[in-house]
Amino acid sequence: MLLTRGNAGTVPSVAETKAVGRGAPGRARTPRAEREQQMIEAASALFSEHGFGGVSMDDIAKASGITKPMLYAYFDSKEGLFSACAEQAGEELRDDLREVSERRHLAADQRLWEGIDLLFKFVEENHDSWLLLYPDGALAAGSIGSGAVAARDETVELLTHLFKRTAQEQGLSDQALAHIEAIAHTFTAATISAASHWAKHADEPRDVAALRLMNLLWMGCGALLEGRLWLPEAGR
Amino acid sequence: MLLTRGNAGTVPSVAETKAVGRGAPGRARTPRAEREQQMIEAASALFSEHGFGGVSMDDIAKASGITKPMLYAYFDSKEGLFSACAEQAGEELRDDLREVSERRHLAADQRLWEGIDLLFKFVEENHDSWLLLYPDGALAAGSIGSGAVAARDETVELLTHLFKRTAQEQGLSDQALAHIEAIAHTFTAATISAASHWAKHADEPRDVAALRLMNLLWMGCGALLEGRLWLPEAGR
Amino acid sequence: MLLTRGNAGTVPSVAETKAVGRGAPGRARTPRAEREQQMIEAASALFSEHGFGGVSMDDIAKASGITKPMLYAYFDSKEGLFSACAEQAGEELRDDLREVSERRHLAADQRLWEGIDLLFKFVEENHDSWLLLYPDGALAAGSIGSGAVAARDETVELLTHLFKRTAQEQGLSDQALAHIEAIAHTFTAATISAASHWAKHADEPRDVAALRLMNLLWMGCGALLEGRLWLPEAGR
Amino acid sequence: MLLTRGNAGTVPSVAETKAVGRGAPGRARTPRAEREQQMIEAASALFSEHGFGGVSMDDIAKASGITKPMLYAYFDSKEGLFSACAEQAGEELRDDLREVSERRHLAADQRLWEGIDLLFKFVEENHDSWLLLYPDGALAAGSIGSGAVAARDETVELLTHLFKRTAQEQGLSDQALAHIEAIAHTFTAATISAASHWAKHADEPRDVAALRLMNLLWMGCGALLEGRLWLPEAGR
DNA sequence: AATGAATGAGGTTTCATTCAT
DNA sequence: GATGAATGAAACCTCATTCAT
Repeated sequence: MLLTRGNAGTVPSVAETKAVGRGAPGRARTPRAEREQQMIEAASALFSEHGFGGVSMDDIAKASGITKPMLYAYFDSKEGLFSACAEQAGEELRDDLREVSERRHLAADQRLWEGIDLLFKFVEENHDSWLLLYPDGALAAGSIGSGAVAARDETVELLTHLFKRTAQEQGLSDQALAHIEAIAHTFTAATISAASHWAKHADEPRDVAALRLMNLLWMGCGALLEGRLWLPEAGR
Repeated sequence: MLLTRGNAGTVPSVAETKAVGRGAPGRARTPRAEREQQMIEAASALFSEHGFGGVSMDDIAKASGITKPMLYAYFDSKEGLFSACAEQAGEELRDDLREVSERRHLAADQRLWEGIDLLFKFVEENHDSWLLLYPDGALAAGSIGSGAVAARDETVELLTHLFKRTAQEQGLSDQALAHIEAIAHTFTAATISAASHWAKHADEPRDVAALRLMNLLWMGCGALLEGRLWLPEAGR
Repeated sequence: MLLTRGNAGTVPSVAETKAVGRGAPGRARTPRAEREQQMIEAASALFSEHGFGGVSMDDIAKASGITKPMLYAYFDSKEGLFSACAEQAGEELRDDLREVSERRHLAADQRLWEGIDLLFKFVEENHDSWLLLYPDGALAAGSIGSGAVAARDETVELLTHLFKRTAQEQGLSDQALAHIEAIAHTFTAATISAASHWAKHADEPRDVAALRLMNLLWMGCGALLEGRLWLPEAGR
Repeated sequence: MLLTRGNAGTVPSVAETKAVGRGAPGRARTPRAEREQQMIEAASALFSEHGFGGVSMDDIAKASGITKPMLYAYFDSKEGLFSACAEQAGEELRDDLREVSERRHLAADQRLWEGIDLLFKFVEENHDSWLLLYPDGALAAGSIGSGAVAARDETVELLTHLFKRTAQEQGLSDQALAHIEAIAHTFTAATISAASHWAKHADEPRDVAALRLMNLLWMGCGALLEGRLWLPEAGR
């Protein structure tokens, strides 16, 4: 779907002898880990740019220089391959988020800020990986097969967890505590959306965007923390 | 093919019974508007449940009891059909949002609340339509062709507009005003996500979810309004 | 296929009320001949530009402002309609050719010249009609259904006839006479091709192209006439 | 679709017998070149008989006993496949024509004759290939996609070239030289038409038809060569 | 006489997946 | 372990043609 068209059958030529021929007639016999990495890299690049549905296994095979049967041998299915890509894409981010969540000595606001800062930095430095996980800032994209959402969801969960910890340690009112789960979810959505938006229309320094988000979230929390509450007027 | 061309009705040949007696003896000759509605309804139901990519024109034809050529005659393409569905799905919501945005006599907080309340009500009463527009809470799902995003985007724009108006009339600090656009975008994402989340895990009354969101947003605004600002500590 | 796409079903509008509404509620009731002409004109224009296969009955209906069932009522089939167009396209040309063929008082060369001149003039003045009959200078275009070739073939026959008459009256040698049919056919092909070629790359005055063709044909004849004959050398 | 996606080979389900035992127990795993040839042969036969538009990829798949995806894997598109057929169809003829064009030691008339002879022989021996290239003696058939005309046009060009060479070396008058291009084109049309006509109504030996054409062309040239010129009478 | 609505059949193309070697 | 060859299934879309009004 991507690059096809144009190499018809008119000129069979020598055809397709990639970077093989190493003296011995037998094929490369590359160790598993290495092959796997080749595939994931090629696939990730394509998935990032064109989305899950916009890439065919043929495209990936061509781009990675590895044949389709190999792709299936290693990853079972297109979804499996995407899963592996997603897994790898956010690995570092997830590790870092996990770690931040557990830094007990940090003040709640500092921890929240570190998490947000972390995420924006990740988006900046790993734009491709980010796009792979959240194309168009979507929290979830229906088009992806059930098995493949794991990695994405884990990031969501970690963020949510971070927000929850922050809120809890902050000593929210009982009223507010009851809502933690939902609040965390909403904050997560806001965060992902803000990060994606910044990445797409990067017209301001990263810090500014990150700090603005921090303020929105923190102030929202802060108010609730202090027990202030907005309520609709009676008439309504 | 191979010589077939042109002998359509002349030689009835074999097999002439098939889609003839189907329960009702003949559903033909329905006026355009009505058929259109039938198609949109069938298509919307399917799109809501399976997403754009998960439904084929054949599926829709089968479900609506109308043949594919009719679908194309009325909507030109799958995207066109989806557009029409999306158009119709949020029509009422968009009208209402537009109207709320313009209610000049309302206090800012009241207006914001009305908008949020409106949206949650819509999600409750038109779950299918909502899913059609925001499958899984996605802000945008890359898989949809360019022409079809109009209706969805219009809702986003209207929400954003509502937030912007609210913020502006509130007299935000200059600092904050500069960020309005981005803040509105983030709020929109939070709102859509919160609404979708509530719809999916409806374990609490609608008002509670809506009010919680209102508070998060309003408090965030409020703090900024008063010029309070969170800043990271020096060291970092 | 031609103009479609873009008038989807979103805005049903008042729709398609062409130039009807004449006070009385009943439709136009245009006399048969007139309607027929409307159809043929619209169809011819399209066929000329896009070829038989490049035009759909829908296109024609849209362009002529007459509904498809009418097209079928008048012409039975797409082929029938094309036939009618072809018939009309070359009517004048055929009449003229017929007349030239019968001008007994003319010298053979003059008659030939008049025929050729006639044809080039026709091509110049009725480019569309010519293209309808001989797209790309083809003697016959396989894509056209069997029933539709009549009009085109008639032109070929008339031209062939003209050449035959010319040859016969010229008093060709017996040897040559035996070949008349084939010669005429070849001349016809040369003529049609030359005319089309000139029409497409009109980089010289019409007379020049016509005269060149005349010379090629006449000189070829002339030599045979005088009994001169080229024969391969023995060895071959 | 609708959930179908993804269960390809896991559940063999019903119907698993079909294209299995077909005479030969398994035609699979044929090397590329051979398969390619199979396809081209089957396709050529069909294209020859029914024309480009009269054959569907399904027809070809069925006739060649190879599935459609293979056709596309090897030739990219229907046009690509036709191109390959056309390419192969006239390969030998084109080579021969090229060679004849360059035989410097030959007298002009001998060269012309060899070319014509060659072509008629080709038409006789490869009737199918000829029909593929020139269905109904057409110089060009609009119905063929742009990319596919190459092979056909090359033959035309080679013939034209042959005529041009012949004319130039013959020392035509300046007047005539100016017309070479157009003359060559007309001669080409005459030649193709004559060959096709002979092939269709083969009621005379090949040599006779070829020789007649040779004479027509050569005599036409000859006259011009000697400066003789036909001009319409004054009165016009 | 005229039309809007309707359709069966087929077209090209693409994809995820798996044999047979 | 690795591959070229192969495929069933389905996708979107279009067309010539006709029925019911």
